[in-house]
This record gives sequence, C-alpha cells and structure tokens, in this order.
Amino acid sequence: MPSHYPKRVLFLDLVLSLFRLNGLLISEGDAMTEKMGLTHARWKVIGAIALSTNGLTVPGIARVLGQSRQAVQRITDVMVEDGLLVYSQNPRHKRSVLVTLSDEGVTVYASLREIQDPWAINATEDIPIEELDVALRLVRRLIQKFDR
Amino acid sequence: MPSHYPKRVLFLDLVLSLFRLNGLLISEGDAMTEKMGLTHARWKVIGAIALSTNGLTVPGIARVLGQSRQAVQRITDVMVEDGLLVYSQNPRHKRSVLVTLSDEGVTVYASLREIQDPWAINATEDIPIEELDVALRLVRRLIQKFDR
DNA sequence: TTATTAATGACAGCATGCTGACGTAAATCG
DNA sequence: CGATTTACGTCAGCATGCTGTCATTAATAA
Repeated sequence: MPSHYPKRVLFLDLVLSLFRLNGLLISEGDAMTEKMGLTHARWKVIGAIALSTNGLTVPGIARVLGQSRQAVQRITDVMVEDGLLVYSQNPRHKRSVLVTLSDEGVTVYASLREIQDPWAINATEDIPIEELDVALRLVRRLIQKFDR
Repeated sequence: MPSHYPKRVLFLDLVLSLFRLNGLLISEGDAMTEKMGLTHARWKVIGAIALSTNGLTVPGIARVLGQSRQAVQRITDVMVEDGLLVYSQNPRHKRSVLVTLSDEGVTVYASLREIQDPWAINATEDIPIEELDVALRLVRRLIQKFDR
C-alpha cells in the first residue's frame, strides 16, 4: 500500500509515474491531432496563443510553456510558413513581433477543441472531480516550488 | 476557483500543468546530477536498472520507461563506453544482452540517492501524504488508461 | 541624459526522442 | 518439425529540446 511508504518514497514514485504519464499524454495528443497536421510542439504553441487575449511574443510563449525562446522561435517560424500563425507589429516593441493565429490557425484550433473536449470527458469519466482538484493543486504547488 | 470548473476544463488544465511540471522536474534532476556527469536520460536508465533484480535487456528498459528501444540503446551504448553500465550474457536470450550497473554505476547510483532523498523530503515538506497518495493513484489510473 | 543591464533575434552545436527499414534470432502455431 | 510471427540489433532520417554566442534594441539606473 502506497500510504504506508514514507513520503519521500511516495514522492519519488510519483515523479517517475509523471515522466511516464507525460510521454503517454504527448502520444495521446499527437494521435488526436495528426489528422490536422499538428504535432505536440505545435498544439502547445497554438493553445498558448489561443488562451492569450492580445497575442504573445515569441519569448512570451516560451515563458508560458516553460521552454527556451529559441525552441519556440523555431516552431513558430515553421508555423508561420505553414500559414497557421501570423507575425504582426508589436506596438510596444520595435523588434519583437506579436504572434497570433491566422484564420487557418483559428480553424485548426477549433477542430482541436472538438477532438480534445470529448477526449478529456472520456478520460475522466470515472475519476471524481475532487481528486482532479487535489491533483491540480498539488501540481501547481510543485510548479511554484521548482519554478525559480 | 478550479472546483467550479467542469471536469473537462479541470482536466485540460491539469494536463497543461503536467507538461510544465515535467519540464521543471527534468531541470531539477539535471541540476542535481550534473556534478556526477549524469543527464536525465541517464539517471532514468540507471534508476530503472537499479530497481530491477536481475538486470534488464535494452528493450526491457525501454518498456519500463515507456520509450523506444532505439532511444534506450543509444544511451546504454554510451554509458557502457563511459563505464557506468556493463553488458553481460543473457542466459535466456542469445543475442539480447543484460544491462547491469558496473561498480562505478553502483557508486553513482548511491550518490544519486544521497542527493535525491533530501531533495524529495524538502520538496514535500508542506504537502500532506494523503494528497500525494491521491495524486499517485490518479496518475497511475491515467497511465493504465492511456498505455496501449 | 548617459551608462549599464536586460531582452530579443539569429545562428550553431549537441542531446534526446521518434519512426521506418532491414536482416537475423527467438517464440509460437500449425 | 516446419512455417509464420515477434522480438531484437542496427542504421538512417528527422523533430524537438537545450545551451552558448553575438549583435542590437529596450529598459533601467545613475
């Protein structure tokens, strides 16, 4: 029984399980979106932009996702070429452009939601909302703890 | 308040937070182990082998970690060159060798534990064990759900 | 205002992950 | 036992992430 383990062991077990789950979630996401020509790197970027109100700069996306700005820059450059994103003048910064969804990007995000929402409902059908809540709070505390 | 969100939104929020936490945990691990010359790919392999009783084959490690055998093979090859791992005859398979820790690998694993344990204790000092337990069970259920 | 510091874009190099393909050994099925 | 299927090692190509570096712009401090 996990509950009889010391906290330390329980936590290390949790960390290893999170690595495993992370890989599986990425696979799930890739499977869901491959028909749209998206990959996990791309739907993360689309999601981050869609959740912002006024567009984000490349380094801004990187901060939201917790990644390096160089990695994000590479993805957004290709997505602009592919017509999913648009770079536009940033009134508050001469060089650092704003990244927004193109019309096609908006369409793709909509179809993403159409697949993602039923998936989320199905994945949690036999999980009580209280447990999700506890887990989310815990994850957020850990993020705060480790994020600088 | 998250508890007022529908389960679907709560879950999607959890998934995004898990991506973020995953990156932070890898950074934590890399910071902890860089003095030993380890990277996250390497301490995952060392941990998997250390937890096995009789050694593992390369595809076996891949199954435990949920990765491709090719990715693991590349890491173990380099770790054998570096003297952390040893390939030895597998009595149950002519070609597929067993991977075990070398003496140096055992030493490295011991120092890993010496750093990792206090880290785990510190990370969880203000988190009740019940919450860890709920989270671990939840993560395991999701792993089962998505695995295969 | 001027000097210093931080942020950004761009490029390079490298680590790690994946899939696909091919040949061979092992396991399974008839 | 022989035929088929699976598992494994290996190589190749590619996607994604990281850090480091350098020049330039923006922000901040003096």
